Amino acid sequence: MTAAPSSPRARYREQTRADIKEIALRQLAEGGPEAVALTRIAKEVGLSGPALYRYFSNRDDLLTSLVRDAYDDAATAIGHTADRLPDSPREALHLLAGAYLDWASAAPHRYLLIQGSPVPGYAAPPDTVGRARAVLGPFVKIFSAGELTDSVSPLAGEMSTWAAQDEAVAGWLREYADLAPDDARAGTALAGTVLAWSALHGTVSLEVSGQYTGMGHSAKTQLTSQMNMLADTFRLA
Amino acid sequence: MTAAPSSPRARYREQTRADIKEIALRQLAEGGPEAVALTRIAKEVGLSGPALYRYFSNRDDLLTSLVRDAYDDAATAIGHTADRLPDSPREALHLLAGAYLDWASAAPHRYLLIQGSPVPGYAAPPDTVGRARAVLGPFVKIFSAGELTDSVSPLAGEMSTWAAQDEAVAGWLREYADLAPDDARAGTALAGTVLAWSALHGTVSLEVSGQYTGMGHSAKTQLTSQMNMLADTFRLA
DNA sequence: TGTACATCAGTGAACGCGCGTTCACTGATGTAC
DNA sequence: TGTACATCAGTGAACGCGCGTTCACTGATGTAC
Repeated sequence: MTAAPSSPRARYREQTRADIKEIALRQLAEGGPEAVALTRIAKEVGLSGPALYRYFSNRDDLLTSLVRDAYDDAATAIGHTADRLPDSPREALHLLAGAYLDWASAAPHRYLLIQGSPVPGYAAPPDTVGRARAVLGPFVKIFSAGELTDSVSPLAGEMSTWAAQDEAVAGWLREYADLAPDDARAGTALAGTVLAWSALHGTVSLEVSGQYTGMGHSAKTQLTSQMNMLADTFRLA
Repeated sequence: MTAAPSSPRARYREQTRADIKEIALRQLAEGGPEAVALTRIAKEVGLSGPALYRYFSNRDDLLTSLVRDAYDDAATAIGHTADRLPDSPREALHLLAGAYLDWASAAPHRYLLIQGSPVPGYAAPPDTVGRARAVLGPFVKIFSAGELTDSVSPLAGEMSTWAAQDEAVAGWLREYADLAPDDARAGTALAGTVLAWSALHGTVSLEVSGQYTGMGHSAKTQLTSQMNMLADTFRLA
């Protein structure tokens, strides 16, 4: 990830920071964000409590670091899949959705940290919006090849108005799908993306929260159905 | 809700229990489940801490009470809509989905309590599964009038296997849609229901967690699109 | 209707716990000349 | 290469806080005869 620091001291520092985050992630996995406790991290990593303040200025700072890492990690995972997508947008959609589900299933606690209920008392840093968009970017490209049908046209309408007004979104459209904000396909692309996001989140979060336990179906099958429906609606080839 | 108790003492007791729950709900709304604290509740209700143990045997018991109430309340709200549905299954689906969204938006914290990330350290009582099914029951009926199409047939297949094996589900199908578990429509009905549930949860939870803040669309429009897609896929009239 | 007793609501003191965070400090590592 | 100084990692003691929960108790309300 980060470029290897030059001096030994800096390298050691990086290592300790990583150790701390690793234990914090384990606590996150075991008891949710509230269970991330500096006191216990210190004990596990073999330091005394106050020593952690050399590495993170406080608890929120540590949480923020975990949030950023999770977004970046998700974006990287999706990005890897996005780099080698087949020509068929329909197949591409299924592959992307699968990558999303796989990432979330492999690290449920990290998924819930960035996409679950907001952590009380914790305010996510403003740059998370940009990071979230990096995860969804590849979907924009796919749906820009879609066709607008009646079922989703009101949503697409709202979306294209948004694109015309919000510069950050315009940049996003340009970066991932080479679309101008006033392009007719912009609304379609955004509508498809937000629908895909919502479908993914619905399935993944119910699965990851254990709500599907005891039910006779796999999240994978369900996700396939949902992506089929989207591909049908947007007439993806 | 509960039948008015006879004796004055019992009535007073019911009232105090209700007061406690009301304050607990406010704390839930303000800081999530972790913020529900007996000590502070006692202070607000004008009692000393230990007095609460006359009303709830411990903190988990209070939380469980809130969970049950939330399910029942949701089921009642959905039930009211379900009682006067139009003949068209397509319109009925939109109305039900709207009722679901409305309930969740009106009480986001209660929605997250029963459908959000699991509360660490808290185990939901076993009867919540049944209560959750009461909320989704009306959807089963709607989709039992649906047609099975390619996009969702693998999911419906898994679902009908499940119905054949799980007696509780068989009972559920019978109660809400008058279907035998080996009826060909059982898989269709269940597949539609779980897809609707997932779509609802995706939209509602992203909305309720504030993830749509700053985006140029309404959850309502998005939900309409999703229900349109479902109605199309299941060929609802 | 009055009395004796049982039940129940509520209190104050106290418990142990883990938490985030500050502070003054020591000793090791790096840097400049 | 050696010395003087600055920087940095880490420590132990201590802080105040809010929490859930137990305990022995008091006083009010209900019940049986």
